[in-house]
Amino acid sequence: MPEGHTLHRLARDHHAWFAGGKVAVTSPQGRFAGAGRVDGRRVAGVAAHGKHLLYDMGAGDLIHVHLGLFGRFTHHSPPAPDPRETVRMRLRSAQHVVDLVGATTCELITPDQRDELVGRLGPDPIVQPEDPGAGWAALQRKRVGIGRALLDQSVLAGVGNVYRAEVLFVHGLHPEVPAVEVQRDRWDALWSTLHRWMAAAVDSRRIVTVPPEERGDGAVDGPGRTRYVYKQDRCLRCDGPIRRWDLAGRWAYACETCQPPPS
DNA sequence: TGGGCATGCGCAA
DNA sequence: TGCGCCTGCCCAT
Repeated sequence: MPEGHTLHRLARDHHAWFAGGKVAVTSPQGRFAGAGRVDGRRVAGVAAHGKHLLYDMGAGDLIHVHLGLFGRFTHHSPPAPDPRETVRMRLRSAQHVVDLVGATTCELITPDQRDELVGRLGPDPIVQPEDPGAGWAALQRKRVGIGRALLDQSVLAGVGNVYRAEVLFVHGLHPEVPAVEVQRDRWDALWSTLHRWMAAAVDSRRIVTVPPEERGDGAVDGPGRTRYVYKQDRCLRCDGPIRRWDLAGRWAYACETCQPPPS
């Protein structure tokens, strides 16, 4: 379930589990060709940038993982079971074993390639809460709706379909409002919301955008509604219908009463 | 058993 | 703009 908070949580956990120690790196499936090269190395550190995960394996080698839509890690405490045939990469230390399946990318890259990758990405609201300006500058060059711009990782890094739908609802913006028509103060507010939600989700591992007082059951961690529009039928605020439509290949969600479409 | 679906992205036209 | 790819899970048959 990979939006940016998932990757930052993985980076935190994997750094805690593996950094500073030697790690066995294997590819049971065989499709991570670089595994043998870094097998047995000491892990210098693990970091996330947007939806990308980077393991510094020293000696100018980094493992670059991008989960795509289906990728996921599973964690085992030794003794770990034999890996499934689909495990692209297994990392193993004395205390921890993680298996990666389904990732779009799992490869070795150099520090230069890492810098190029990070350079292509916009600012990450989780790690740069005080800097909405860079994202704003990129937004001014986009001739698309704000909904498409939010999924453009060169504008800002880490937002996926759920946060897009939810943050546009909270700020009353229809996804098809042209990006260049979004006022700066609104952008800054949107950025602040994204930071608050995503930083909290790094800890909780859950995307929750509806505060307890609006959730219906009043419980901080109760089973009540956790999203305003994403995969919802009725608007939590006005009870109007939630519209779902294909926006450039991804589902968009909006309450067109609370988020008036552009004229 | 098979189809559809999912919080993503790169590429060919 | 549409398609292909990566995998697991759930539901209908």
